[in-house]
Amino acid sequence: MVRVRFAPSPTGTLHIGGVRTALYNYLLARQTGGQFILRIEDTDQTRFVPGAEEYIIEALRWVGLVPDEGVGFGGEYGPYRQSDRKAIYHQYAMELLERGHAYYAFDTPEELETKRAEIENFTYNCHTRNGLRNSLALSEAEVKALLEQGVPAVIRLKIEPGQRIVIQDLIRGEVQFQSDLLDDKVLLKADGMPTYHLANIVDDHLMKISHVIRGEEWLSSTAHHVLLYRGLGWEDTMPVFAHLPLILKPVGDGKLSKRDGAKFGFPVFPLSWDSEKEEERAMGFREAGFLPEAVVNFLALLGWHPEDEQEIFSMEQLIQAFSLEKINKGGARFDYEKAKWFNQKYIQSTDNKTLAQLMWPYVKAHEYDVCEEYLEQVAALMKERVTFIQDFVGQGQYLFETVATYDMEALSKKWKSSLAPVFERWIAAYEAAQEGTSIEQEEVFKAFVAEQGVKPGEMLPLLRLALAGTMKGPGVFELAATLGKEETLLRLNNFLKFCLTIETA
RNA sequence: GCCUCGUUCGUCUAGGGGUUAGGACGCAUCCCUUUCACGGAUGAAACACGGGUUCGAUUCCCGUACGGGGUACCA
Repeated sequence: MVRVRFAPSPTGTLHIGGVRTALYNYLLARQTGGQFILRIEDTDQTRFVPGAEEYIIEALRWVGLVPDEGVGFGGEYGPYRQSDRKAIYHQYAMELLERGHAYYAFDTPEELETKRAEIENFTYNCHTRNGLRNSLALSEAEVKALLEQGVPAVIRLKIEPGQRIVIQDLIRGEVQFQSDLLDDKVLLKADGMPTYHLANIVDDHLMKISHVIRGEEWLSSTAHHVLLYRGLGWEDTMPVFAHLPLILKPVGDGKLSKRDGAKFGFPVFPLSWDSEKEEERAMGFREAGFLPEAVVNFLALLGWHPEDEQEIFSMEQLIQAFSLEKINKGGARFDYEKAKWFNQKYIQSTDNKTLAQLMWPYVKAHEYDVCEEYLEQVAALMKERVTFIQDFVGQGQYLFETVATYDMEALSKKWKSSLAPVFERWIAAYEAAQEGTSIEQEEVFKAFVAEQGVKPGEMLPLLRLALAGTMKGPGVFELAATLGKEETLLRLNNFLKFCLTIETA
Protein backbone atom coordinates (compact mmCIF):
# COMPACT_ATOMS: atom_id res chain seq x y z
CA MET A 1 0.00 0.00 0.00
CA VAL A 2 1.39 3.35 -1.03
CA ARG A 3 1.17 5.97 1.67
CA VAL A 4 2.84 9.30 1.00
CA ARG A 5 2.90 12.52 2.90
CA PHE A 6 3.39 16.19 2.30
CA ALA A 7 4.94 17.65 5.42
CA PRO A 8 5.38 21.42 5.32
CA SER A 9 6.22 23.56 8.28
CA PRO A 10 3.83 26.42 8.98
CA THR A 11 6.40 29.20 8.81
CA GLY A 12 4.48 31.36 6.39
CA THR A 13 3.48 30.96 2.79
CA LEU A 14 3.80 27.71 0.95
CA HIS A 15 6.49 27.98 -1.68
CA ILE A 16 5.62 26.93 -5.22
CA GLY A 17 8.33 24.26 -4.96
CA GLY A 18 6.43 22.87 -2.02
CA VAL A 19 3.31 22.74 -4.13
CA ARG A 20 5.19 20.69 -6.71
CA THR A 21 6.41 18.31 -4.01
CA ALA A 22 2.82 17.93 -2.83
CA LEU A 23 1.71 17.36 -6.42
CA TYR A 24 4.19 14.55 -7.05
CA ASN A 25 3.19 12.89 -3.79
CA TYR A 26 -0.46 13.25 -4.68
CA LEU A 27 0.02 11.85 -8.18
CA LEU A 28 1.76 8.75 -6.88
CA ALA A 29 -0.94 8.19 -4.29
CA ARG A 30 -3.77 8.55 -6.79
CA GLN A 31 -2.06 6.42 -9.38
CA THR A 32 -1.55 3.55 -6.99
CA GLY A 33 -4.76 3.87 -5.04
CA GLY A 34 -2.78 4.87 -1.99
CA GLN A 35 -3.17 7.64 0.55
CA PHE A 36 -1.92 11.20 0.49
CA ILE A 37 -1.35 12.61 3.95
CA LEU A 38 -0.87 16.17 5.17
CA ARG A 39 1.35 16.43 8.20
CA ILE A 40 2.20 19.75 9.76
CA GLU A 41 5.79 19.95 10.99
CA ASP A 42 5.59 22.70 13.55
CA THR A 43 8.41 21.69 15.85
CA ASP A 44 10.12 25.04 15.69
CA GLN A 45 8.07 27.19 17.98
CA THR A 46 10.18 30.24 17.27
CA ARG A 47 9.21 30.23 13.61
CA PHE A 48 5.52 29.56 13.95
CA VAL A 49 3.39 31.91 11.89
CA PRO A 50 -0.31 32.27 12.68
CA GLY A 51 -2.52 31.42 9.77
CA ALA A 52 0.16 29.50 7.92
CA GLU A 53 -1.55 26.16 8.49
CA GLU A 54 -4.83 27.47 7.09
CA TYR A 55 -2.93 28.92 4.17
CA ILE A 56 -1.40 25.53 3.38
CA ILE A 57 -4.76 23.80 3.44
CA GLU A 58 -6.43 26.45 1.32
CA ALA A 59 -3.58 26.36 -1.18
CA LEU A 60 -3.79 22.58 -1.49
CA ARG A 61 -7.52 22.80 -2.04
CA TRP A 62 -7.10 25.48 -4.67
CA VAL A 63 -4.72 23.39 -6.76
CA GLY A 64 -6.88 20.34 -6.21
CA LEU A 65 -4.51 18.32 -4.04
CA VAL A 66 -6.89 17.34 -1.31
CA PRO A 67 -5.32 15.07 1.31
CA ASP A 68 -6.93 11.79 2.37
CA GLU A 69 -5.65 12.16 5.90
CA GLY A 70 -4.04 14.86 7.94
CA VAL A 71 -4.54 18.12 9.74
CA GLY A 72 -8.05 19.20 8.87
CA PHE A 73 -8.86 15.96 7.08
CA GLY A 74 -9.05 13.33 9.81
CA GLY A 75 -7.48 9.88 9.64
CA GLU A 76 -6.49 7.00 11.83
CA TYR A 77 -2.87 7.85 12.35
CA GLY A 78 -3.27 11.20 14.05
CA PRO A 79 -2.63 13.57 15.48
CA TYR A 80 -1.03 14.91 12.32
CA ARG A 81 0.36 18.06 13.83
CA GLN A 82 3.77 17.42 15.33
CA SER A 83 3.33 19.81 18.21
CA ASP A 84 0.50 17.51 19.33
CA ARG A 85 2.81 14.50 19.35
CA LYS A 86 5.45 15.70 21.77
CA ALA A 87 5.04 12.77 24.15
CA ILE A 88 5.51 10.27 21.36
CA TYR A 89 8.83 11.72 20.31
CA HIS A 90 9.97 11.88 23.89
CA GLN A 91 9.25 8.20 24.28
CA TYR A 92 11.36 7.23 21.26
CA ALA A 93 14.16 9.56 22.25
CA MET A 94 14.31 7.73 25.57
CA GLU A 95 14.30 4.44 23.77
CA LEU A 96 17.28 5.49 21.68
CA LEU A 97 18.99 6.60 24.87
CA GLU A 98 18.42 3.21 26.44
CA ARG A 99 19.63 1.38 23.38
CA GLY A 100 22.82 3.42 23.44
CA HIS A 101 22.12 5.18 20.14
CA ALA A 102 21.69 8.57 21.72
CA TYR A 103 23.08 10.63 24.57
CA TYR A 104 22.45 13.76 26.62
CA ALA A 105 24.38 16.88 25.74
CA PHE A 106 24.59 19.94 27.97
CA ASP A 107 26.53 22.29 25.75
CA THR A 108 24.68 25.56 25.33
CA PRO A 109 24.04 26.99 21.87
CA GLU A 110 26.40 29.83 22.80
CA GLU A 111 29.20 27.43 23.71
CA LEU A 112 28.83 25.63 20.43
CA GLU A 113 28.77 28.87 18.52
CA THR A 114 32.04 29.83 20.12
CA LYS A 115 33.52 26.47 19.21
CA ARG A 116 32.49 26.90 15.62
CA ALA A 117 34.05 30.31 15.53
CA GLU A 118 37.28 29.10 17.10
CA ILE A 119 37.73 25.80 15.36
CA GLU A 120 37.49 25.64 11.63
CA ASN A 121 35.09 22.95 10.41
CA PHE A 122 33.96 22.18 13.92
CA THR A 123 31.48 19.33 13.99
CA TYR A 124 29.76 17.71 16.94
CA ASN A 125 30.67 14.10 16.15
CA CYS A 126 32.53 10.99 17.23
CA HIS A 127 35.85 12.82 17.08
CA THR A 128 34.90 15.81 19.20
CA ARG A 129 32.19 14.62 21.56
CA ASN A 130 34.57 13.38 24.21
CA GLY A 131 35.82 16.88 24.78
CA LEU A 132 32.34 18.29 25.15
CA ARG A 133 29.75 18.33 27.91
CA ASN A 134 27.65 15.24 27.37
CA SER A 135 26.71 11.96 28.95
CA LEU A 136 29.40 10.16 26.96
CA ALA A 137 32.21 12.34 28.29
CA LEU A 138 30.94 13.08 31.77
CA SER A 139 30.70 10.61 34.63
CA GLU A 140 27.40 9.01 35.44
CA ALA A 141 27.16 10.97 38.67
CA GLU A 142 27.83 14.27 36.94
CA VAL A 143 25.18 13.59 34.33
CA LYS A 144 22.68 12.61 36.98
CA ALA A 145 23.38 15.73 38.95
CA LEU A 146 23.03 17.97 35.90
CA LEU A 147 19.75 16.39 34.95
CA GLU A 148 18.43 16.66 38.48
CA GLN A 149 19.40 20.31 38.64
CA GLY A 150 17.34 20.80 35.53
CA VAL A 151 20.25 22.06 33.45
CA PRO A 152 19.00 22.42 29.88
CA ALA A 153 19.92 19.36 27.89
CA VAL A 154 19.40 18.02 24.41
CA ILE A 155 19.46 14.45 23.22
CA ARG A 156 21.84 13.76 20.37
CA LEU A 157 22.11 10.86 17.98
CA LYS A 158 25.26 8.84 18.67
CA ILE A 159 26.83 8.03 15.35
CA GLU A 160 29.27 5.14 15.35
CA PRO A 161 32.28 5.67 13.12
CA GLY A 162 33.31 3.29 10.38
CA GLN A 163 29.90 2.68 8.91
CA ARG A 164 28.95 3.03 5.32
CA ILE A 165 25.42 4.17 4.70
CA VAL A 166 23.99 3.36 1.31
CA ILE A 167 20.73 4.91 0.19
CA GLN A 168 18.79 3.70 -2.79
CA ASP A 169 17.14 6.82 -4.09
CA LEU A 170 14.41 6.31 -6.66
CA ILE A 171 15.55 9.34 -8.60
CA ARG A 172 19.28 9.45 -7.98
CA GLY A 173 20.16 5.80 -7.63
CA GLU A 174 22.72 4.78 -5.05
CA VAL A 175 24.02 7.50 -2.73
CA GLN A 176 26.69 6.69 -0.16
CA PHE A 177 27.84 8.33 3.04
CA GLN A 178 30.62 7.61 5.57
CA SER A 179 29.39 7.78 9.13
CA ASP A 180 32.69 9.33 10.31
CA LEU A 181 31.81 12.55 8.53
CA LEU A 182 28.30 12.79 9.95
CA ASP A 183 27.52 14.98 12.94
CA ASP A 184 25.68 13.84 16.04
CA LYS A 185 22.42 15.58 15.24
CA VAL A 186 20.22 16.90 17.98
CA LEU A 187 17.09 14.76 18.21
CA LEU A 188 15.30 16.34 21.11
CA LYS A 189 15.76 20.03 21.81
CA ALA A 190 16.11 21.58 25.23
CA ASP A 191 12.51 22.78 25.04
CA GLY A 192 11.38 19.17 24.78
CA MET A 193 10.44 19.46 21.12
CA PRO A 194 11.96 17.06 18.63
CA THR A 195 13.99 18.24 15.69
CA TYR A 196 12.83 17.51 12.17
CA HIS A 197 15.00 14.42 12.03
CA LEU A 198 13.50 12.57 14.97
CA ALA A 199 9.91 13.66 14.39
CA ASN A 200 10.11 12.80 10.74
CA ILE A 201 11.35 9.27 11.28
CA VAL A 202 8.97 8.51 14.11
CA ASP A 203 5.98 9.85 12.21
CA ASP A 204 6.82 8.23 8.91
CA HIS A 205 7.14 4.93 10.72
CA LEU A 206 4.02 5.28 12.82
CA MET A 207 1.99 6.61 9.91
CA LYS A 208 3.19 3.74 7.75
CA ILE A 209 4.64 5.96 5.07
CA SER A 210 5.89 3.92 2.12
CA HIS A 211 7.56 6.61 -0.02
CA VAL A 212 9.32 9.74 1.10
CA ILE A 213 9.18 12.16 -1.80
CA ARG A 214 10.78 15.44 -0.81
CA GLY A 215 13.13 18.17 -1.99
CA GLU A 216 16.81 17.62 -2.57
CA GLU A 217 17.68 19.76 0.43
CA TRP A 218 16.99 16.63 2.49
CA LEU A 219 19.35 14.33 0.67
CA SER A 220 22.28 14.99 2.97
CA SER A 221 20.38 14.30 6.14
CA THR A 222 18.91 11.08 4.79
CA ALA A 223 22.00 9.30 6.09
CA HIS A 224 21.01 10.36 9.59
CA HIS A 225 17.50 9.22 8.96
CA VAL A 226 18.63 5.77 7.91
CA LEU A 227 20.71 5.53 11.08
CA LEU A 228 17.67 6.52 13.08
CA TYR A 229 15.55 3.80 11.48
CA ARG A 230 18.34 1.38 12.27
CA GLY A 231 18.65 2.53 15.86
CA LEU A 232 14.94 2.13 16.42
CA GLY A 233 14.93 -1.29 14.78
CA TRP A 234 12.72 -0.16 11.91
CA GLU A 235 15.10 -0.56 9.03
CA ASP A 236 13.16 -3.39 7.41
CA THR A 237 10.06 -1.21 7.05
CA MET A 238 11.92 1.95 6.13
CA PRO A 239 10.23 3.97 3.37
CA VAL A 240 11.91 4.34 0.01
CA PHE A 241 13.33 7.76 -0.81
CA ALA A 242 12.95 9.99 -3.81
CA HIS A 243 14.73 13.34 -3.70
CA LEU A 244 13.35 15.94 -6.07
CA PRO A 245 15.45 18.49 -7.94
CA LEU A 246 15.01 22.05 -6.73
CA ILE A 247 13.34 24.90 -8.55
CA LEU A 248 15.93 27.55 -9.36
CA LYS A 249 15.79 31.29 -9.91
CA PRO A 250 14.88 32.39 -13.46
CA VAL A 251 18.19 34.20 -13.69
CA GLY A 252 21.27 34.15 -11.51
CA ASP A 253 22.37 31.57 -9.00
CA GLY A 254 20.47 29.66 -6.37
CA LYS A 255 17.09 28.30 -5.69
CA LEU A 256 13.91 30.23 -6.25
CA SER A 257 13.19 32.41 -3.25
CA LYS A 258 10.40 34.56 -1.99
CA ARG A 259 12.33 37.67 -2.92
CA ASP A 260 12.38 36.64 -6.57
CA GLY A 261 8.66 37.16 -6.75
CA ALA A 262 8.95 40.81 -5.85
CA LYS A 263 12.15 41.21 -7.82
CA PHE A 264 10.84 39.89 -11.12
CA GLY A 265 7.19 40.74 -10.66
CA PHE A 266 5.65 37.32 -10.78
CA PRO A 267 4.11 35.05 -8.16
CA VAL A 268 6.11 32.33 -6.45
CA PHE A 269 3.27 31.30 -4.15
CA PRO A 270 -0.04 29.62 -4.88
CA LEU A 271 -2.10 32.19 -2.96
CA SER A 272 -1.43 35.72 -1.91
CA TRP A 273 -0.32 36.33 1.63
CA ASP A 274 -1.37 39.39 3.55
CA SER A 275 0.70 40.92 6.27
CA GLU A 276 1.03 44.21 8.04
CA LYS A 277 4.65 44.18 7.06
CA GLU A 278 5.18 45.26 3.51
CA GLU A 279 8.12 42.89 2.93
CA GLU A 280 6.12 39.87 4.05
CA ARG A 281 3.28 40.40 1.65
CA ALA A 282 3.34 38.20 -1.40
CA MET A 283 1.37 37.73 -4.56
CA GLY A 284 -0.14 34.37 -5.42
CA PHE A 285 -0.77 32.62 -8.68
CA ARG A 286 -4.47 32.70 -7.93
CA GLU A 287 -4.55 36.46 -7.48
CA ALA A 288 -2.30 36.95 -10.49
CA GLY A 289 -5.09 35.49 -12.58
CA PHE A 290 -3.94 31.91 -13.03
CA LEU A 291 -6.20 28.91 -13.29
CA PRO A 292 -5.19 26.19 -10.84
CA GLU A 293 -5.14 23.62 -13.63
CA ALA A 294 -2.54 25.68 -15.47
CA VAL A 295 -0.37 25.98 -12.38
CA VAL A 296 -0.54 22.24 -11.79
CA ASN A 297 0.31 21.49 -15.42
CA PHE A 298 3.23 23.92 -15.39
CA LEU A 299 4.58 22.57 -12.13
CA ALA A 300 4.22 18.95 -13.17
CA LEU A 301 6.49 19.51 -16.14
CA LEU A 302 9.12 21.37 -14.13
CA GLY A 303 11.41 18.45 -13.43
CA TRP A 304 9.32 15.65 -14.83
CA HIS A 305 8.63 14.53 -18.37
CA PRO A 306 6.11 12.04 -19.76
CA GLU A 307 6.91 9.18 -22.15
CA ASP A 308 5.74 11.12 -25.18
CA GLU A 309 5.72 14.79 -26.04
CA GLN A 310 2.33 15.73 -24.68
CA GLU A 311 2.34 19.05 -22.84
CA ILE A 312 -1.21 19.72 -21.80
CA PHE A 313 -2.30 17.41 -19.01
CA SER A 314 -5.42 17.33 -16.93
CA MET A 315 -4.97 16.08 -13.38
CA GLU A 316 -6.44 12.74 -14.46
CA GLN A 317 -3.95 12.46 -17.27
CA LEU A 318 -1.10 13.37 -14.95
CA ILE A 319 -2.17 10.65 -12.57
CA GLN A 320 -2.07 8.18 -15.45
CA ALA A 321 1.24 9.30 -16.91
CA PHE A 322 3.26 10.12 -13.81
CA SER A 323 6.30 8.13 -12.81
CA LEU A 324 9.04 8.84 -10.28
CA GLU A 325 11.61 7.30 -12.62
CA LYS A 326 11.07 10.02 -15.20
CA ILE A 327 11.89 12.81 -12.77
CA ASN A 328 15.02 14.75 -13.65
CA LYS A 329 18.06 14.99 -11.43
CA GLY A 330 19.13 18.51 -12.22
CA GLY A 331 17.46 21.61 -10.87
CA ALA A 332 14.94 23.41 -13.05
CA ARG A 333 14.78 27.13 -13.57
CA PHE A 334 11.44 28.73 -12.98
CA ASP A 335 10.15 29.90 -16.37
CA TYR A 336 7.38 32.42 -15.97
CA GLU A 337 6.85 32.78 -19.72
CA LYS A 338 6.00 29.12 -19.91
CA ALA A 339 3.65 29.42 -16.96
CA LYS A 340 1.86 32.23 -18.78
CA TRP A 341 1.59 30.11 -21.91
CA PHE A 342 -0.05 27.32 -19.95
CA ASN A 343 -2.52 29.77 -18.46
CA GLN A 344 -3.40 31.14 -21.85
CA LYS A 345 -3.93 27.62 -23.16
CA TYR A 346 -6.18 26.76 -20.26
CA ILE A 347 -8.23 29.92 -20.60
CA GLN A 348 -8.75 29.14 -24.28
CA SER A 349 -10.07 25.70 -23.50
CA THR A 350 -12.22 26.72 -20.53
CA ASP A 351 -15.93 27.11 -21.26
CA ASN A 352 -17.45 30.58 -21.25
CA LYS A 353 -19.67 29.90 -18.28
CA THR A 354 -16.74 29.01 -16.06
CA LEU A 355 -14.76 32.00 -17.30
CA ALA A 356 -17.72 34.26 -16.54
CA GLN A 357 -17.73 32.93 -12.98
CA LEU A 358 -14.03 33.62 -12.63
CA MET A 359 -14.49 37.19 -13.85
CA TRP A 360 -16.93 38.16 -11.13
CA PRO A 361 -14.42 39.32 -8.52
CA TYR A 362 -12.83 41.70 -11.00
CA VAL A 363 -16.19 42.88 -12.33
CA LYS A 364 -17.33 43.62 -8.81
CA ALA A 365 -14.12 45.42 -7.97
CA HIS A 366 -14.91 47.87 -10.77
CA GLU A 367 -18.59 47.94 -9.81
CA TYR A 368 -19.65 47.14 -13.35
CA ASP A 369 -23.35 46.50 -13.67
CA VAL A 370 -23.52 43.48 -15.95
CA CYS A 371 -25.24 40.12 -15.94
CA GLU A 372 -23.85 36.63 -16.16
CA GLU A 373 -24.90 36.19 -19.80
CA TYR A 374 -23.03 39.30 -20.78
CA LEU A 375 -19.86 37.97 -19.11
CA GLU A 376 -20.19 34.79 -21.10
CA GLN A 377 -20.23 36.88 -24.27
CA VAL A 378 -17.17 38.74 -23.05
CA ALA A 379 -15.49 35.39 -22.47
CA ALA A 380 -16.29 34.26 -26.00
CA LEU A 381 -14.98 37.49 -27.44
CA MET A 382 -11.78 37.73 -25.44
CA LYS A 383 -10.64 34.23 -24.48
CA GLU A 384 -8.34 33.90 -27.49
CA ARG A 385 -6.49 37.06 -26.59
CA VAL A 386 -5.95 37.11 -22.84
CA THR A 387 -3.32 35.59 -20.60
CA PHE A 388 -4.85 36.21 -17.19
CA ILE A 389 -8.40 36.18 -15.88
CA GLN A 390 -8.32 39.88 -15.08
CA ASP A 391 -7.37 40.66 -18.68
CA PHE A 392 -11.02 40.13 -19.57
CA VAL A 393 -11.95 43.29 -17.73
CA GLY A 394 -8.55 44.99 -18.09
CA GLN A 395 -7.95 44.53 -21.80
CA GLY A 396 -11.66 44.46 -22.46
CA GLN A 397 -12.39 47.63 -20.55
CA TYR A 398 -14.47 49.01 -23.45
CA LEU A 399 -16.86 46.09 -22.98
CA PHE A 400 -17.75 47.41 -19.55
CA GLU A 401 -17.57 51.17 -19.82
CA THR A 402 -17.81 53.85 -22.51
CA VAL A 403 -14.74 54.78 -24.43
CA ALA A 404 -13.10 57.75 -22.80
CA THR A 405 -10.00 58.11 -24.96
CA TYR A 406 -9.12 57.16 -28.49
CA ASP A 407 -5.85 55.93 -29.86
CA MET A 408 -4.87 59.27 -31.38
CA GLU A 409 -2.09 57.94 -33.52
CA ALA A 410 -4.41 55.53 -35.26
CA LEU A 411 -7.14 58.12 -35.43
CA SER A 412 -5.00 60.76 -37.12
CA LYS A 413 -3.89 58.17 -39.64
CA LYS A 414 -7.37 56.98 -40.50
CA TRP A 415 -9.63 59.97 -40.09
CA LYS A 416 -10.22 62.17 -43.09
CA SER A 417 -12.72 65.01 -43.07
CA SER A 418 -14.11 63.71 -46.35
CA LEU A 419 -15.26 60.64 -44.45
CA ALA A 420 -17.43 62.63 -42.06
CA PRO A 421 -20.55 62.57 -44.25
CA VAL A 422 -20.05 58.87 -45.00
CA PHE A 423 -19.72 58.17 -41.32
CA GLU A 424 -22.83 60.14 -40.66
CA ARG A 425 -24.76 58.18 -43.29
CA TRP A 426 -23.47 54.91 -41.76
CA ILE A 427 -24.91 55.90 -38.44
CA ALA A 428 -28.22 56.52 -40.10
CA ALA A 429 -28.04 53.25 -42.02
CA TYR A 430 -27.08 51.34 -38.90
CA GLU A 431 -29.91 52.89 -36.96
CA ALA A 432 -32.40 52.02 -39.70
CA ALA A 433 -31.19 48.43 -40.01
CA GLN A 434 -32.55 45.55 -37.98
CA GLU A 435 -30.38 44.61 -35.02
CA GLY A 436 -28.80 41.40 -36.25
CA THR A 437 -25.96 39.05 -35.56
CA SER A 438 -22.41 40.14 -36.19
CA ILE A 439 -22.51 38.39 -39.56
CA GLU A 440 -25.71 40.12 -40.58
CA GLN A 441 -24.29 43.46 -39.48
CA GLU A 442 -21.23 42.85 -41.57
CA GLU A 443 -23.44 42.16 -44.60
CA VAL A 444 -25.19 45.46 -44.08
CA PHE A 445 -21.84 47.18 -43.77
CA LYS A 446 -20.46 45.64 -46.95
CA ALA A 447 -23.53 46.69 -48.92
CA PHE A 448 -23.19 50.16 -47.46
CA VAL A 449 -19.55 50.73 -48.39
CA ALA A 450 -20.14 49.37 -51.88
CA GLU A 451 -23.00 51.78 -52.35
CA GLN A 452 -21.03 54.71 -50.93
CA GLY A 453 -18.00 53.94 -53.02
CA VAL A 454 -15.56 53.80 -50.11
CA LYS A 455 -13.19 50.99 -49.23
CA PRO A 456 -14.02 48.90 -46.17
CA GLY A 457 -10.48 49.57 -45.01
CA GLU A 458 -11.24 53.27 -44.78
CA MET A 459 -14.25 52.84 -42.56
CA LEU A 460 -13.53 49.74 -40.49
CA PRO A 461 -10.68 51.16 -38.42
CA LEU A 462 -12.82 54.17 -37.61
CA LEU A 463 -15.68 51.99 -36.44
CA ARG A 464 -13.23 50.06 -34.32
CA LEU A 465 -11.89 53.23 -32.74
CA ALA A 466 -15.41 54.42 -32.12
CA LEU A 467 -16.40 51.24 -30.31
CA ALA A 468 -13.19 50.32 -28.52
CA GLY A 469 -10.98 53.39 -28.55
CA THR A 470 -8.10 51.11 -29.45
CA MET A 471 -7.06 49.25 -32.56
CA LYS A 472 -6.81 45.96 -30.67
CA GLY A 473 -9.64 43.61 -29.97
CA PRO A 474 -12.30 41.33 -31.37
CA GLY A 475 -14.02 41.76 -34.71
CA VAL A 476 -15.83 45.10 -35.08
CA PHE A 477 -19.23 43.56 -35.67
CA GLU A 478 -18.85 40.96 -32.98
CA LEU A 479 -18.09 43.83 -30.67
CA ALA A 480 -21.10 45.80 -31.93
CA ALA A 481 -23.38 42.80 -31.51
CA THR A 482 -22.22 42.31 -27.95
CA LEU A 483 -22.47 45.98 -27.08
CA GLY A 484 -26.00 46.18 -28.50
CA LYS A 485 -27.52 48.63 -30.94
CA GLU A 486 -28.19 51.40 -28.48
CA GLU A 487 -24.69 51.49 -27.04
CA THR A 488 -23.12 51.09 -30.47
CA LEU A 489 -25.04 54.07 -31.83
CA LEU A 490 -24.09 56.12 -28.82
CA ARG A 491 -20.43 55.36 -29.35
CA LEU A 492 -20.60 56.06 -33.07
CA ASN A 493 -22.16 59.44 -32.43
CA ASN A 494 -19.67 60.30 -29.71
CA PHE A 495 -16.84 59.41 -32.00
CA LEU A 496 -18.12 61.51 -34.88
CA LYS A 497 -18.61 64.44 -32.57
CA PHE A 498 -15.09 64.00 -31.23
CA CYS A 499 -13.55 63.89 -34.68
CA LEU A 500 -15.35 66.99 -35.81
CA THR A 501 -14.25 68.85 -32.70
CA ILE A 502 -10.64 67.91 -33.32
CA GLU A 503 -10.90 69.14 -36.87
CA THR A 504 -12.14 72.57 -36.00
CA ALA A 505 -9.62 72.97 -33.22
C1' G B 1 36.73 24.16 3.66
C1' C B 2 34.24 19.34 4.10
C1' C B 3 30.12 16.00 2.48
C1' U B 4 26.73 15.22 -1.39
C1' C B 5 23.97 15.88 -6.03
C1' G B 6 24.05 17.72 -10.81
C1' U B 7 25.57 19.86 -16.11
C1' U B 8 21.78 18.70 -24.02
C1' C B 9 19.31 25.28 -27.74
C1' G B 10 18.28 31.64 -23.60
C1' U B 11 14.50 28.39 -20.62
C1' C B 12 11.73 23.47 -19.71
C1' U B 13 13.27 18.99 -21.79
C1' A B 14 13.62 14.10 -25.36
C1' G B 15 17.37 10.97 -26.71
C1' G B 16 21.37 7.82 -26.27
C1' G B 17 28.01 4.32 -28.59
C1' G B 18 27.04 5.60 -35.42
C1' U B 19 20.70 10.57 -35.34
C1' U B 20 20.09 16.06 -40.45
C1' A B 21 20.59 15.67 -31.81
C1' G B 22 13.64 15.71 -31.48
C1' G B 23 9.62 18.67 -28.99
C1' A B 24 7.77 22.96 -26.10
C1' C B 25 8.19 28.23 -24.24
C1' G B 26 10.39 32.60 -25.85
C1' C B 27 12.47 35.11 -30.33
C1' A B 28 12.40 36.19 -35.88
C1' U B 29 10.00 35.84 -40.74
C1' C B 30 5.80 34.53 -43.58
C1' C B 31 0.50 32.94 -44.24
C1' C B 32 -4.53 33.68 -42.30
C1' U B 33 -7.01 38.36 -40.73
C1' U B 34 -8.49 45.47 -43.69
C1' U B 35 -7.19 45.39 -35.98
C1' C B 36 -5.13 42.58 -31.92
C1' A B 37 -4.97 37.78 -30.82
C1' C B 38 -5.79 32.57 -32.05
C1' G B 39 -4.24 29.12 -35.70
C1' G B 40 -0.66 27.43 -39.50
C1' A B 41 4.30 27.38 -41.79
C1' U B 42 9.42 28.39 -41.71
C1' G B 43 13.94 29.90 -39.32
C1' A B 44 18.02 31.12 -35.79
C1' A B 45 19.44 28.47 -31.41
C1' A B 46 22.38 23.12 -27.48
C1' C B 47 25.44 17.98 -26.09
C1' A B 48 30.62 22.69 -20.25
C1' C B 49 36.04 21.45 -20.90
C1' G B 50 40.29 17.92 -20.93
C1' G B 51 41.85 13.02 -20.94
C1' G B 52 40.85 7.92 -21.61
C1' U B 53 37.84 3.20 -23.47
C1' U B 54 36.28 2.30 -28.62
C1' C B 55 36.67 1.48 -35.54
C1' G B 56 33.49 5.44 -33.62
C1' A B 57 31.64 9.15 -28.10
C1' U B 58 27.16 14.05 -26.95
C1' U B 59 26.04 9.09 -24.84
C1' C B 60 30.57 4.78 -20.91
C1' C B 61 34.99 5.85 -17.31
C1' C B 62 38.36 9.46 -14.87
C1' G B 63 39.58 14.32 -13.95
C1' U B 64 38.69 19.78 -14.31
C1' A B 65 35.44 23.78 -14.43
C1' C B 66 30.84 25.56 -13.25
C1' G B 67 26.19 25.20 -10.58
C1' G B 68 22.74 23.16 -6.67
C1' G B 69 21.95 21.29 -1.70
C1' G B 70 23.77 20.24 3.19
C1' U B 71 27.21 21.42 6.93
C1' A B 72 21.80 24.91 13.30
C1' C B 73 18.77 23.07 19.92
C1' C B 74 15.42 25.61 11.03
C1' A B 75 12.49 22.78 8.45
